[in-house]
Amino acid sequence: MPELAEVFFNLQRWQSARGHRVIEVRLHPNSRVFRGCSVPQLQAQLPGAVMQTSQTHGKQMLFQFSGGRWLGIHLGMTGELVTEAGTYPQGKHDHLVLRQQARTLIFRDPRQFGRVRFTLSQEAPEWWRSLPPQILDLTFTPHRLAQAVSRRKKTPLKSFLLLQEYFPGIGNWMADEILWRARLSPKRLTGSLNPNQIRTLHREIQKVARGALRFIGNQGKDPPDTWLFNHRWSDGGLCPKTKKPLVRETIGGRTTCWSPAWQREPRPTTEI
DNA sequence: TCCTATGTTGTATG
DNA sequence: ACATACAACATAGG
Repeated sequence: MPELAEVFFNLQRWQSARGHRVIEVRLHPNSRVFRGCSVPQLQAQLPGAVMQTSQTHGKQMLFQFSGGRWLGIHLGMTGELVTEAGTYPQGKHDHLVLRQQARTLIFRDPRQFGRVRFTLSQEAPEWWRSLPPQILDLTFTPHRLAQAVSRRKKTPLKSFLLLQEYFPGIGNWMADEILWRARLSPKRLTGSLNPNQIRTLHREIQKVARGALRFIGNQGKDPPDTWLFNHRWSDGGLCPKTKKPLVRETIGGRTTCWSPAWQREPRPTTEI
């Protein structure tokens, strides 16, 4: 479920907790989601802490609590945040449960690819401060994209867009949506892009991110049928542009949906 | 039973 | 040192 906009949507699900105190922590201490995290410290420090702010950065979430307590959450592949009124019994996949006076906050993740971090410090934790610029940040420019391209010339566009060090928040469906709109084959190597195509790619990255945040992030509903989004999930879908069958195949180790008649291969270089 | 899944990371290889 | 490819992680659902 969670890419840029879904992560933002999940963050909102804990919105009502802000300004309120945690009175009890329940967790599955041996869950994989706590890898690299001190469970005893988390258990000792969160009770009594008031949630003050919450924010997302790409697929990362950070919750600031009183007293310099920071809770980081990554949803992985199947993670979600849930709020239930009053008390709520801890379920099998509810790895972290924070009870407040009027509500219970739940981090649920069946596959445990998600991750919880806890930091005690005045400043935001180092891992958060060193995240790359967001793709909707003013500093994410076509020039920066061109720099990334020059470092990853032999990477297929599909794999390239999934690199979080350059495109925090882009995931499998966003990458397919961006390439479909930019009319670029996911199999192309980044080194085959001309300057104009790099500008197009930059523009579509930002348009998909903005649109996803508007529809999914804020309204919690799917994008319109003019997007690839609603046609990509199973075999038999038709390209909204060409009305021809979409192709689903593994590219760069991930299932990729694309429209071969619409998304161009590089123009063959002239034989010598 | 077998295959798939909106993600990241460690490891091997070039 | 850097770029690239891929198995592994744990679980549910078709």
